[in-house]
Amino acid sequence: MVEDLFNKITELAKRRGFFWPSYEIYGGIAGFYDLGPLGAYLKKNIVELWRKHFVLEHQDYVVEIETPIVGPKIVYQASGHLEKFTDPIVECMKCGRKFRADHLIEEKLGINVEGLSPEELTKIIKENNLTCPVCGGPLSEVKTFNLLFKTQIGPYEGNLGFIRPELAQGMFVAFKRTLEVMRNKLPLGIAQIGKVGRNEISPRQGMIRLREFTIAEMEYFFDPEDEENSCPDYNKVKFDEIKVITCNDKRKGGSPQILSLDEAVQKGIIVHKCLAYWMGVAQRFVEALGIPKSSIMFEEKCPEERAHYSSQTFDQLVKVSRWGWVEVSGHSYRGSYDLSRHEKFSGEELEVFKPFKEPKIVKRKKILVNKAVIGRMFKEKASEIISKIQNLDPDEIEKFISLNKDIIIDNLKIPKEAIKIIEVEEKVTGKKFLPHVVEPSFGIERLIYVVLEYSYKEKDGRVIMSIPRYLAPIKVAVFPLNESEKRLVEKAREIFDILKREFEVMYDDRGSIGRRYARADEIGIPAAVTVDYETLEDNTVTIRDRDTWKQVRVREKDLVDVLKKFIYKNLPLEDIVR
RNA sequence: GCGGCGGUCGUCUAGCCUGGACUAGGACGCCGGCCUGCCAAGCCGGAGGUCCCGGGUUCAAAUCCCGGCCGCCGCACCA
Repeated sequence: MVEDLFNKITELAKRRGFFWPSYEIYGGIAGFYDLGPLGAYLKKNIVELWRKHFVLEHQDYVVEIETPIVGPKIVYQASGHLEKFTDPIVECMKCGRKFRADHLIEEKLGINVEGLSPEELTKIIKENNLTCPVCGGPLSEVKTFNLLFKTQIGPYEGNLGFIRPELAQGMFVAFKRTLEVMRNKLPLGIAQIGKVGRNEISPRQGMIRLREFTIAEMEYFFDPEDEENSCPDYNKVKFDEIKVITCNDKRKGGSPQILSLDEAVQKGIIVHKCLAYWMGVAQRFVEALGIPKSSIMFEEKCPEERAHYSSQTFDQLVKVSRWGWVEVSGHSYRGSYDLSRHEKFSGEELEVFKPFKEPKIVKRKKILVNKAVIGRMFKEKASEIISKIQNLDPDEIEKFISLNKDIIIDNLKIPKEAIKIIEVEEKVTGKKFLPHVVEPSFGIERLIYVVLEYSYKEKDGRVIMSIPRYLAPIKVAVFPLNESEKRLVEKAREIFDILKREFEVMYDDRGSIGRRYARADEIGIPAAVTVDYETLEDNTVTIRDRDTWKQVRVREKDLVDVLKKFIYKNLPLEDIVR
């Protein structure tokens, strides 16, 4: 650590109001941070930029929804979080190390203890006198630890609720209706921005690892068999280059490679082009936050590192001064896992019907049951038996018949003449299937931190936050050149009032003009408008560029227009006034 | 959760080892006044501190001891 940027950012953030630890007056609670006035604006701007890249640019097939933070138990049973997110843990009473109880038993005794309760695991450990594998000390009772925050819905204690650990389940649960509202068209991206909670064991690293944080995420639903239309804008990003390290490379100690997204898809490094597409969009978004491409990389997670729902995951990493590469987004191929689970747990059919361009004629074998024969033979049991026969596999039955074997149902012999296999032609107008899902998911607080870190500059012992202009929490500062000159102050306040309606603006007339520029630079205000004596004569003001310190003089009536071009179009001041 | 280091005005810190003269000092910031014709200028005045919290030792604790909380680092953990 040459210069500790993390400390500098943390100190600045507290002092000027970007962020600080929550519940400070009570000593703070690890893993929770407040956003201050500047942080709240910065977050809003980052979220808005995300929305622009992921939602607005894809408005024809991406929508945004909002779902609750608290969900009932069954949702997290379906999602697998309750089961997979809970670990049975034993602690060594001597050295304090913690172990997975099930792993420990399986390793030492070679028996499978999957699905046993903590009490049963404790019993096994006691009976076999298992001790700490590191120091040999005695082991505690088995406890479970689950990263889900638990709560209670309503006054009934049994009615458990959980705080969502990701946004995804909200979109999956609301998928059916959202699709209906969007007139049943695929592909469909359902985006959401919101808070999630994860009860981390020991959160640290400031804004990087929190117990409660904001995610901007999209579940992108598509037809895995429709290669052509699954990803309509793929061509726009396919030549974008990414730096990527695969799981294999990691295992072999290899290094990242640079290649285009399309090459990565062709070579099978990225399993699906839809996954690749949103990785491309994600990288462009991070670049727009002011992160140079050289500080961005994708890392494939190895199977043991992946979440239970994912068949391939890439993390997008950004290099930060203190911890090296830090994950800012996750890109998972979730397949149809989640929808199939919710189908099972809710009993709702979540399949999508997709009509073929032309109906297909399909030949199909069908079981024909002679109901008269069955009815006469089995009387009141007949209808049950008929439905059971019809649920059998026609090919199987055909085999039985050709082999002259008996068909037995519920211990009853079905006469062969009652069953006939015929081939029918059916008109199929479309297919039903569970869409597949790719998921880009961003942690917004981490983005706030990396934006600040990459904006941090020092010049002549002063701090300048070169936050990209369109992201800056406050866009314009307005100063009278001299606070003791009433006419200047009045004029400056007048201009402040006009600019207020268009931008986030700060008015400041305390101290010398240089000090005010410095204060503005430190919180990343890109433009400073100064009212001077010339203003009083000809209604012109100067605009100073935070980064170059150059000034241009513009007419007051052009001010809003010039500032808009400077801030939102990112043009140099000299070019705008020319 | 274990181990290491740390926690003092808004911020950064001095003091802690060696307990008492500490009414806890400084710098920057902040507020008020003067000054100020473009990059943290100067002068004057002011506000601001549960010395992280609790307990103990002592005549006496910011200072020593114990416990807790919080922060960072390492281990473990982190779908």
